[in-house]
Amino acid sequence: MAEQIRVRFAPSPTGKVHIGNIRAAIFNWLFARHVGGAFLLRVEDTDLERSTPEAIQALLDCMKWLGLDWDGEILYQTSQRAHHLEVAEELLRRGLAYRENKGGQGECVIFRMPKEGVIAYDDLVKGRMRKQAKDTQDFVIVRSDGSPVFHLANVLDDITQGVTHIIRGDDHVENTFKHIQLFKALGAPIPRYAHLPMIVNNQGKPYSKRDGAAFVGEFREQGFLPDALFNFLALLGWAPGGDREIMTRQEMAQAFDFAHCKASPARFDVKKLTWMNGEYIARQPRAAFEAAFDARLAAAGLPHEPLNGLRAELLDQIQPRTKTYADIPGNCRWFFAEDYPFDEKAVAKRLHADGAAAVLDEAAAAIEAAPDFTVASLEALVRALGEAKGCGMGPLVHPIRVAVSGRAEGPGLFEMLWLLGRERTLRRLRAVAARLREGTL
RNA sequence: GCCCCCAUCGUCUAUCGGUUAGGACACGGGCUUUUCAUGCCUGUAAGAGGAGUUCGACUCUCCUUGGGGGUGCCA
Repeated sequence: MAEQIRVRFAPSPTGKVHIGNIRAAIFNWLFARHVGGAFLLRVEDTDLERSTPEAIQALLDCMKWLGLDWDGEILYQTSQRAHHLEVAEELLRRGLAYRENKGGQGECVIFRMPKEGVIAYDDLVKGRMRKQAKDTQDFVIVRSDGSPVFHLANVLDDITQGVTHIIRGDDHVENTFKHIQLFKALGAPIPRYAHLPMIVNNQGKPYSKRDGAAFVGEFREQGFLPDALFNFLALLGWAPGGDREIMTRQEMAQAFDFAHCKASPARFDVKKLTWMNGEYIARQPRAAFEAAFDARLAAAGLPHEPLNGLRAELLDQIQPRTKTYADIPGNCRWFFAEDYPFDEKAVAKRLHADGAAAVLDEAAAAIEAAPDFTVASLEALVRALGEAKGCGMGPLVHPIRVAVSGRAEGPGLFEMLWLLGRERTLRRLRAVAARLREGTL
């Protein structure tokens, strides 16, 4: 029976999860699910200052939000401390490490690297990697304050967890040569490595908070769907081949392989993410969108209940036009509140045109006199008005839209008026006409 | 400084010696259309530079340039 493949995601909880970091988690997850192996979680909580219960919870929430379900129990690195130190002692006894007092900071434990020969391994994404032993240096494994250093803890925990494949960021490439020596010294099998290219910004520099949203929580707040973020991140450095882009996790897991992973850095393009998010929102089940819709409106303080009995109809109009949830309050304010803002450009183009106030009055009069108030009747009404004026619908539609919503885009005009209802429509048309005459808009 | 890695449209990428170098985002045009969004059609746009290997290189090798990563008590 073939040995089970085991991978792990080993973040240090800091309160926020960087997209570069979670991308590594995603690749680990995809690979594990692809091969039917185990995806383990290890919390490297050795920084007591930052690894608070809240920070750990934030990490777990993030994993859950993205659907990164892990197998087995979480291993907390601090729980292994005694073991780490025991092994350091063993290395000392065997002469593979030595004590040294550097700069009077006290004695630390340093691991010996070979002085000649070459250390090499085959990286699953970067290919054959090699380093001359003379270009390596001994390194600290236990600090002078007695705490184990990352290199030691990381390698030992990987042995403890039986990790067979280490998938992580490119910034760990140099560490790999050190870690391999540690595995050898401990007589443990050397895992396979896959180093993922870094995610960079528009300038090709490492992507950071200065480049906009850099943490998973921020994307969540901005109204990105976990599936969209997952899909987008998976495609940064990996392509399934063919022209497939929008895929389910299952499809991605099925198609995943390291042969199609790129070795060069990938830029983070928010526009493409936004497009993809819009695709996901458009395909979202109504109930899920509705829940997000309500939450966003509530957070914006908009009185979204009751919806004039036309909730489903409004959602029909809004969902396909939503790129991120954050757009919702702004896109819908006209429906819920009378203090909807007027877009300057739209006002200048459509309402400051000659005869705009007259058009609004005529429309209001016609709507008030009409026996019906439906999408079809409104369209017929405006069409008839346009024909009577000999100008077609265009010159009528635009001013009316801007008058009742303050915006140049949104639902179809007749749907918009219908959703608003006759009373609100008339009130707004006349109020705007009056402001135009007063010159206060 | 030294070590390692990387290099196709503006961006994400396909291509695994022979293609009119394909797709997606973004951008431009058109159709549908009352706006926006969608949908459909469509346009602009790429192998950093130089040697070499080969009948033939985006693809293999080397150099240059550019970029990224690392460099004994961060992870």
